[in-house]
Amino acid sequence: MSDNPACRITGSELEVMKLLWRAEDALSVTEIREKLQKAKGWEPATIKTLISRLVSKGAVRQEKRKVYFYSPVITEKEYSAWATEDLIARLYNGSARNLVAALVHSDGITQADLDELREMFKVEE
Amino acid sequence: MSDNPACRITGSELEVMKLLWRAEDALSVTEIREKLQKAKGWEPATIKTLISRLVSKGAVRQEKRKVYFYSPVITEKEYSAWATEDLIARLYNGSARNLVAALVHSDGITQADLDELREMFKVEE
DNA sequence: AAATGCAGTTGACAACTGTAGACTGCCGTG
DNA sequence: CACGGCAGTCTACAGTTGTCAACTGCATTT
Repeated sequence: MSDNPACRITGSELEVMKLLWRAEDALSVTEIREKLQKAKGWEPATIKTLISRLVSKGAVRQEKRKVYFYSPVITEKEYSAWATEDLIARLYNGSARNLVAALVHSDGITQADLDELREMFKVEE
Repeated sequence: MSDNPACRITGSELEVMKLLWRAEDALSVTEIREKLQKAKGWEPATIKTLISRLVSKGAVRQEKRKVYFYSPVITEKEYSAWATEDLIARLYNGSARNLVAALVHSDGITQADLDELREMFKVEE
């Protein structure tokens, strides 16, 4: 999976993916452009480049209607799982437990979060 | 912190950082080279480049003895925390809780891990 | 049918990354 | 003291990433 080019989604490309992931149906360039042009201040050309690169990487499928419509090939869950595993491998010695331990001792997590996590662990037996 | 160039450590550079983080004292190029040449199959020139770039980024300090000795400016903890926050911001909607929830439902985590985590949460009250 | 607009494609370009060679000067050894 | 080795610095070069412009052809409008 790590050698899958679809996993090498970059920062800017990720913004496009998020849009596609959250869309009900496949989107046209126009629809993608409308969202991102405002939100990110990107020129249409930039957005078209990102879409092309995602198609090349196999992260996005294009489907011919009148005009191409784009939809994600990999799911957000898959990508997130891969990126998380990658982080764990690189920085937490391959142990998800180490990551969670670090989180619990960091200030990136609130008391309310901790409470919810505790609940989660009770349920998840 | 995210705008700190010291946080933009790349994959290859990270290997050097790990060595420095695990070292008791500052290391010379020779010492770094000895470890990484075998482990990674890198040429001395490559290793020297990585060290230079890390110094430029302010991630590593060089200290003149007979020869320069190198030691990390940022700790592994700091870097890991930053990289983790970054992941959470990008993929988990800024919520550490979402990340942990994903981990718990993934197969990147074993039952034994879960048990340990549960223990951790009991203690961490 | 001519004009307008925009998707799709190609090219571009600077910054960053992975990887490495070349040169220069110092330091230790013979 | 001459020499060999290697740290430190500079240069290089291909691939990736962030950004975007230009062109081309279809489709919708007038």
